[in-house]
Amino acid sequence: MKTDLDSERDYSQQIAHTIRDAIVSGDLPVDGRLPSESDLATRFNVSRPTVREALKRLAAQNLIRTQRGATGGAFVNRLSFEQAQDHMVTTATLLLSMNTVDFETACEARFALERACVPLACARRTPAHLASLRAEIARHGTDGLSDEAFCASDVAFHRALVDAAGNPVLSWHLAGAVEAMQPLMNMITFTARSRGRIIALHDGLTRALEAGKPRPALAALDELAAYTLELGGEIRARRGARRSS
Amino acid sequence: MKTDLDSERDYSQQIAHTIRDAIVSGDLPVDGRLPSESDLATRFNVSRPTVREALKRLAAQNLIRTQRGATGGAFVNRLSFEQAQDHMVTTATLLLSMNTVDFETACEARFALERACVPLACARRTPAHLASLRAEIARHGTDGLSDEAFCASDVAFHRALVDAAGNPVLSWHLAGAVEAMQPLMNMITFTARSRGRIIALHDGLTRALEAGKPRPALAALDELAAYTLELGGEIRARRGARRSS
DNA sequence: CTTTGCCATATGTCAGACAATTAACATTTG
DNA sequence: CAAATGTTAATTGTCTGACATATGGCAAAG
Repeated sequence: MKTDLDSERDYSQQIAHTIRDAIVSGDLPVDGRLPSESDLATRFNVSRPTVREALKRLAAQNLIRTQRGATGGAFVNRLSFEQAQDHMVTTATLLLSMNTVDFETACEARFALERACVPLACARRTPAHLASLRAEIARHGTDGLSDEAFCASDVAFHRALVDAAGNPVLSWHLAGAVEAMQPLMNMITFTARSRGRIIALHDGLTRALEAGKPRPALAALDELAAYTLELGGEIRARRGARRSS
Repeated sequence: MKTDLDSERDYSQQIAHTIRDAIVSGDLPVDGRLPSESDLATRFNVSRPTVREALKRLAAQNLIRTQRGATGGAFVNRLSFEQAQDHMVTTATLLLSMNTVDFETACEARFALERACVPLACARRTPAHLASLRAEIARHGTDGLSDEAFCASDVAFHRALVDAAGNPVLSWHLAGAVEAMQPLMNMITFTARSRGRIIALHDGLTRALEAGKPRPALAALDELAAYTLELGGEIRARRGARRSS
């Protein structure tokens, strides 16, 4: 591991980068212990606070965990899909909210990705998957649900759909795409009629998955995509009208 | 913004979390300036090093940038797709390498996702997209290329394919999936014959995109997926043999 | 043998200081 | 007057040394 730093630039950043590379390259094994903060400070020829800043940077990326006490220290984390998903969802949400992505673009991406899951889900869905799909349908069919709760349940349905494909890598990648849409969806007001239609489409999709028939499942998903776009178009129209008034 | 901290737990983490929430919720606007480190230290009733650790955590997530000098400080970053992609690629790579994901699973996910791009790419590909696809084909058709260089060019081809769909959200999500495969692909030894076949399939795919015909494009992609799996199967067989010897 | 208390080690936090950078202001000079 | 130059204040980056806190291991007491 390189321990000589380029002056002129942020030490803690360079140190974090060096250690990160060592982790990514497998030089530091999972669950391996890093040298103590004082050791690192000596090696890199900086003070302990500087080392600590570097370690905090790595901790923020879930690359290491720290433990106090006699046998404590900083340990290389086994990055779990779960941890990484949280991070991904935050990032995806921020990207959508800060970059003024059209509803259309985000929606297109999301449904295109979900389409990719359908054939796999048809082949692999287990009774447990079908049960959680049905549970979410029942939940967002409940009377008197707020729009926000309806959205949350909708998102859960879509995540269940993705999970039904039985591929953890796929689930991880799509979690961001699906969850990040929630703030955008929350701007939609769902009438009883539109809720009914969505639920009917979810139901049709679930039946097709149960039957293991990709063709009608894709058709249902496409219809859902078209309808979501339509609803999204309405909110944009309303917003445009409000702005121009 | 809450400024009272739960004792018993890591201050810098709590502070980072508090500020992060303020950013995500839009409470702190993009390009807005955070209070100075001393200010934050006073508000949260902690010392400046502690505040700094919190800020470094946020900086590691690209949520803020810092600037020295009289009008300096910490500013809320407009998260760009580009910055977020780097991060995503690192995370995706680590996930694959640390969680002993089968080559098959990763491969399936990647090609399923790429399939989702094909119809869009057929409709939207520009001459520039086609040119970069062709450029990569030419590059990995070069004689005497190392396996690693061949892989890198292959990855670049696939990224170009994704970009041809003309949806930045999609590109962002798939960058991780595509790039993270590279270390796995690097374990494959490509013979002249297998390279030839891959190039032929890339060529066919590019022609189909140019013609705007999704059907043959998907067929080419599926064939590519099957062939990649086959090559991956070989390396697994070899590895198994070596382990049992 | 078990429990208790001490100790060494490591991270978490603090206080105060100095260095380096930068923009704005004041001053000098042509 | 205008331009170049020096000064100052604010802010981040870094260092030093210290104390607080958590935790495993070890030794002594019961």
